[in-house]
Amino acid sequence: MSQYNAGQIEKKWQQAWEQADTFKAVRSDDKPKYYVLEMFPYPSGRIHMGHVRNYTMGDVIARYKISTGHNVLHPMGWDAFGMPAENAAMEIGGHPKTWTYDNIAVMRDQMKPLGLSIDWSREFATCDPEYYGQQQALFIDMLDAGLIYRKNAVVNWDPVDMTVLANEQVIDGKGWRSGAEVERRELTQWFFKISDYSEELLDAIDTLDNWPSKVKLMQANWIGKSRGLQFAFSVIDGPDGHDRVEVYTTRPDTLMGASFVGISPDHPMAKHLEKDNADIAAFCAECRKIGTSEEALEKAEKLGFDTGLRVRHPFDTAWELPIYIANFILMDYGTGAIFGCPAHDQRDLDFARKYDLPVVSTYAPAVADNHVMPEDGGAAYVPPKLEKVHYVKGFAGDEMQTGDQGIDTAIAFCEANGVGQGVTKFRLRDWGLSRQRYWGCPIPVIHCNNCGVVAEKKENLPVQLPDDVSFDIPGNPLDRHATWRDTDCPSCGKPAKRETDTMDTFVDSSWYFARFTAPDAATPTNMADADYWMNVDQYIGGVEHAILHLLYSRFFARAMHITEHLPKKAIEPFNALFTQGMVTHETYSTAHPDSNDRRVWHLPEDVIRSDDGPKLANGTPVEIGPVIKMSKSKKNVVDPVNIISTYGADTARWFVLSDSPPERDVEWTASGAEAAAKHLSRVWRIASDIAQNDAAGSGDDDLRRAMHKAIFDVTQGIESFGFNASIAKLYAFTNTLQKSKAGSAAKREAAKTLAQLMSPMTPHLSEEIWTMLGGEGLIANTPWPVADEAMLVDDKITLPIQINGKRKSEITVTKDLSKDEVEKLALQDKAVVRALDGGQPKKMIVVPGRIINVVV
RNA sequence: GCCCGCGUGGUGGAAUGGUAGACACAGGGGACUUAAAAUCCCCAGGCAGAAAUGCCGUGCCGGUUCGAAUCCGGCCGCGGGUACCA
Repeated sequence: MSQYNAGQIEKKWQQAWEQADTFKAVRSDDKPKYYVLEMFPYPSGRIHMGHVRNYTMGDVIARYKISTGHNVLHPMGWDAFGMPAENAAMEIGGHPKTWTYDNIAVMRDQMKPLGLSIDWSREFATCDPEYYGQQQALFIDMLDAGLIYRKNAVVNWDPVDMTVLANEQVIDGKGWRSGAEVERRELTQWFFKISDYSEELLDAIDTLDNWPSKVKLMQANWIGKSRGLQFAFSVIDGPDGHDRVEVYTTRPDTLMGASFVGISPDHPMAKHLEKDNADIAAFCAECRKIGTSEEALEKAEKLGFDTGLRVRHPFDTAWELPIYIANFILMDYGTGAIFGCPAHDQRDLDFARKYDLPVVSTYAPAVADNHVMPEDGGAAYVPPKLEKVHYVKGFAGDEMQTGDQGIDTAIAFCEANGVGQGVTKFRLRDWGLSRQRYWGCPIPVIHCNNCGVVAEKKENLPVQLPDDVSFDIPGNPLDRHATWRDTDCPSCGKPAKRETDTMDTFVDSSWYFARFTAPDAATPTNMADADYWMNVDQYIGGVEHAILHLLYSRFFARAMHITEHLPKKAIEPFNALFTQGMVTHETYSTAHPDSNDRRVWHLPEDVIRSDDGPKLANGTPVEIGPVIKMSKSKKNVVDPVNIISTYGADTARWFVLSDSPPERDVEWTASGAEAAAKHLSRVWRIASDIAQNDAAGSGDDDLRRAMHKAIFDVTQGIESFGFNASIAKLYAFTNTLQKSKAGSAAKREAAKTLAQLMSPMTPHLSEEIWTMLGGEGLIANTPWPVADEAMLVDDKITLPIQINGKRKSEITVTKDLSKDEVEKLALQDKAVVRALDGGQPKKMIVVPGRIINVVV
């Protein structure tokens, strides 16, 4: 007898699908459409298990939806611009374009053997001029619509490499390559006005019914709507033009506990002061070395510098507060200035203790307990805003109020007394899209001495990246590419210069889903196609994109609607979102030759396990680090190609879907793939036996019941993204089928159903079995089996009996036995009789069909 | 720091207010075999016990409930995001 040969059958069926155009997405009115999309990959060089997991999940949905009668759109593309291509060019030479397209070719070749139901005719890369040219057209339309503007913003500047660094390239305040201390530098940059849509993006979260609530919560917190008071302190003898400091606070109820005013080192007043004061200049320079990331700013030691200036408290002109320049205050949020109330904010309290500033509580716990007040050395008192507290220095006398009420009272009081006004602010900042890099979509504008900033004419799009660039000198090669940079003004025709900044790669990924609906259109989208295929019915990707990518896409869809590139219904482009867990792996590192703090990372395949610990081939001992998301930079990646070539794609697919629930992280371990392969061979063997035998048997009806139960359970698993649960049920049904003594006809029917139920996960094996058992046509086009409800119900059920909430026994009763009868039977159970010991139960809980609990 | 998750046997996990450990992996025992591989069958949370059975048990502490892995409060640990990694 022959054997299961994955390599042979997988190639055969992939060809069959291709010949039949099985996965080509077609518009037609006779079927409902279904658009399933997985977040497209960055072409890093090789596919990894995270890709296999992500795309297999999408494939299960896509294949299932085809078999339930949908026109399915399931495309694939490449998020192809970005820093790694430039880094590779600098490190190993070559050109980012070559590196990227080579990587794409390799990864496509690695992906195709997975047998994914992708319509490859729609494939594109974001670095294709056909794609980014349309993105430039979108930019021009959005600029015209007033959705884009320019302003100054800070970047990380490496003074040695003379280049702008990404946040991840700043390590402990130093440039990753040069090791130089990073400075903050201001540049004029392009911005999307996403903050104009703060309220709408926040409110619309409520309409995203099929998004995970954790993602919705993260987005809501990120947008960060807050209500507060904005007012000005008057500065005593303030320098020219700085006689007031505008502050914003979300806790105006603590105003009577204010102790200092803090301003950002980037605040105009700080900049004014540092001009004439070397100490202030030195302090601000020190602050600017922290870099631009919120994380670095917040984690840095909180430092302040007393400017010597004082402000008057708005409600007590004799009360003076010092102005500190403080390194933890962000110029981008609120007004870049705050007042600190140490009693009710731990950060302010730490600051006050460090600089010996007063601590005054404005409220205390409602019920006097053992709470140590902050003025007596306790921690800052920060109760939830909905908890009632006792205001001792509030704005409504000696009262018990919640924090929220206290804030309302404070705002009303301040407004009535002419001290500022209540305002609503959002944390969300405008989206800066300028990048001082080569490998991105050129921003299609021209700087003209006559006309100012002018958009390129659409007929001149795409503004193509020049190929003749080199990366031997740090910085953006576009800046020094004279023949590319120098051009004529589209408006007046005089000599002018191109913008040399390129776009943030988040722009590329903010509309690719729309482009897939008409990838060859001469305009960014084609309305008829967008109208038919949008929205994405199921979007699948990593939770690491919960905020930025998804929020930017939501904004971009609105902007594309305003500029008439998407229909109204598509302003929320993703009807359902599923965030898969990440594939994680241990990390392996050895000490860096130059520095004890830095590590050199190693691939799992380069680490040899031995009795005296893990080492490299040359014997260097390896330190095992934490289990984290597989990433190229930490090298903790596993190559799925080996698994596919050894066991076949179906095994790899089956393995990544089994065991771990899809939303949870899965730690990759080498064991398990073999087990999956064994199971698939077993299924093949069982089917092959059934195909060759023809005999009567017994228990046909039991097998049919098990089959219908399996149809029901597996379908439910797929519908609810419980692929691991579906697979567990498939194991169980396979065991039942193998042990069944039923006749050939019933077994054949069961095995064909098994093949169908497995087909979204193991499509090649399923086609093979389907054909082996005489199934007609491709299983990929065969309608999904439907469970017969009548076969699902058992007439007898087993009820557990608890005594005081602990399971002690069980009884089997007919399904519709009355509650009284169940109670009677339960009281005769010997465990219950023993527990009662002749007495009466205190209480009896009978939940029909569920459980019996006897309280004794 | 802040925001969001997660934590269950040796391992991956099941159970989302109602029988904790389904289904697998690794392990142990057995059948088949000259032998091995493959395959098939059985065992398997911990402690005690010959067994029946009893007690303990879902990161830790406390609460709500007839009943909590599940809900609430407080900790601890790990992971993701933190606006120029994608």
